[in-house]
Amino acid sequence: MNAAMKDSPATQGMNREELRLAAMLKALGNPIRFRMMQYLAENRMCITGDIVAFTSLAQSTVSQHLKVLREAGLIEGEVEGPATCYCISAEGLRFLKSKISQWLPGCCEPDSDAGTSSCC
Amino acid sequence: MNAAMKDSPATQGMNREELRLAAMLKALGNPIRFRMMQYLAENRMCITGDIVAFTSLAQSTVSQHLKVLREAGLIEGEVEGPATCYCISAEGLRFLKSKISQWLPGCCEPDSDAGTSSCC
DNA sequence: ACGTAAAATCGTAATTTTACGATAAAATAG
DNA sequence: CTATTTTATCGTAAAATTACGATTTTACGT
Repeated sequence: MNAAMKDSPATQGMNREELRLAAMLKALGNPIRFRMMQYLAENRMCITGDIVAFTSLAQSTVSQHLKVLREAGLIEGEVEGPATCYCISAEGLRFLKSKISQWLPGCCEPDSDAGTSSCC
Repeated sequence: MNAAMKDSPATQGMNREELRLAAMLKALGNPIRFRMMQYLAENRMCITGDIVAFTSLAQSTVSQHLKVLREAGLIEGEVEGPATCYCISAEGLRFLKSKISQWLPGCCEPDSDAGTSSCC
């Protein structure tokens, strides 16, 4: 599936916001990208090279992962001389947290019998 | 990556809860599984066959997707006669929402200049 | 025990993702 | 202008995911 999460049998009937949320979840579903986000959050901002050193992956691979995160709206990059400076997208992260907190309302109530909740 | 999200270069340095969160995000990163969750939430509970009809995928494919969601702790299945009845895991969803809301604290503040936030 | 219904698992093909090296592009320094 | 530094993009191989049909398992009627 492309980062744009274009229309397909799987995405039929999803509105724009749901599609964006799904794209974010897909981007974060990769543990390397998940950790990149954490690293970026801890360091506030950094350039590609910092993340390459952190992950010990090839530079081209890191660049691809950064692209996925960027296209999902989770990070923002800004050319800073020859380098590119990345940081968490506050708007994106707010969107993610907001949508997740509202997602599937009324499904989080603890079951009467704690532990193994019987659904039937 | 397996549903168990076993240790690998990518998951080094992640604790158990982070691994569980990452596994959930990975499971939800697939738009079909994302929609299955929504369908399940709307219908409160249903059997595999209902979801097969909803998705118009092969029964074996749906069964695989359900397994991924189950192993991520997002749904629960219970044998009910010859069928299996599935429902959202309240505990799992609570875990997801809780962890996401706490994730990367301090990264959601709106930037001084709304819109294009400059990170450098 | 036999047949039916529903779901899980198996084996495998098609697609997608991930990763890498090589190359190209952009900015700066000399 | 040339060399250097940093990153992005391209082409491609390896790995993982997704999907399907066929088979097996499980539970229930008769």
